[in-house]
Amino acid sequence: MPELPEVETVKNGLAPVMEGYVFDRVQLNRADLRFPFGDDFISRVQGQKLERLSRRAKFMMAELSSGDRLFMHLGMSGKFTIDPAAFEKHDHVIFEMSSGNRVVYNDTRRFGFMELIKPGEPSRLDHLGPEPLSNELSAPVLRAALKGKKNKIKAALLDQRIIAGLGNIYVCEALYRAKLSPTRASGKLTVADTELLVRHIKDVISDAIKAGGSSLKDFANTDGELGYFQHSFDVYGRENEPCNICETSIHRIVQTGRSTFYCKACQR
DNA sequence: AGAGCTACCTGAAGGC
DNA sequence: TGCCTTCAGGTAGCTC
Repeated sequence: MPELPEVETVKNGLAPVMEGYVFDRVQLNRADLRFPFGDDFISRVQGQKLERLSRRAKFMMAELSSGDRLFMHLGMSGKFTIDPAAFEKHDHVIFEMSSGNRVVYNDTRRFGFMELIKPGEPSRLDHLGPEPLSNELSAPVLRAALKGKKNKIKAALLDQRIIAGLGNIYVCEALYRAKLSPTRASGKLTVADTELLVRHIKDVISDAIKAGGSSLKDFANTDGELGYFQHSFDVYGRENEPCNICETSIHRIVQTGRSTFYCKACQR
């Protein structure tokens, strides 16, 4: 279920027990998540030092001392726990770090994956669009990326090549804040629309990261579980509840197979 | 080429 | 109680 803010929070929670430490032992409880781990996964990770842990879009990236990069994606249901008290169903990967901590990856639906990439090798990150919080995302950049597109703005914002890291929740929330209907043609946004949208995308993402950090308190709850925290959403999951601005009932429609929540009165 | 559909997988919730 | 359907915050790969 994680989008960019959740992945950022997980990365910040894992860094203190992983960054600068060696993978003393790697345990795989099955041969694959979404993709097979590969026969050499354990031998390429075990004994390596994790030099740096970072995030790009919804991916976490661990740079190993060998030069390999370990990409980790949480899919829909992936979560990490540090030093869990007991073994849980769907605990698929266990990293024993030289920090003395056990880092456990649990993923019910197994849409997540881990993948090792050699230096210079192509990866799934190669075609990602700009990070929402970076200066690379600006109104002119978004406008250029949307130029000539025939789809709806909701679908365009979920396209990781346009902006990297937005998911269903934060696209709904950003469109609400920008007062733009999710059914608008993406290629026809005005300059003013695009400026508003970019500003609210950045705001909603940075608000969520702040909320994650503060509500998780040192980025881990009492069970050491990372990746879930409570948000208050204006529209997401609020079908038939009143709009916080005008009290009109929040509407739910399905676009490209996913739920979209919006206020028909406020969003035009 | 681009847009949209389906697949992948498990579990929770709701209707009957 | 159980059975069935629908839904879930992800991306990849197929079809048209």
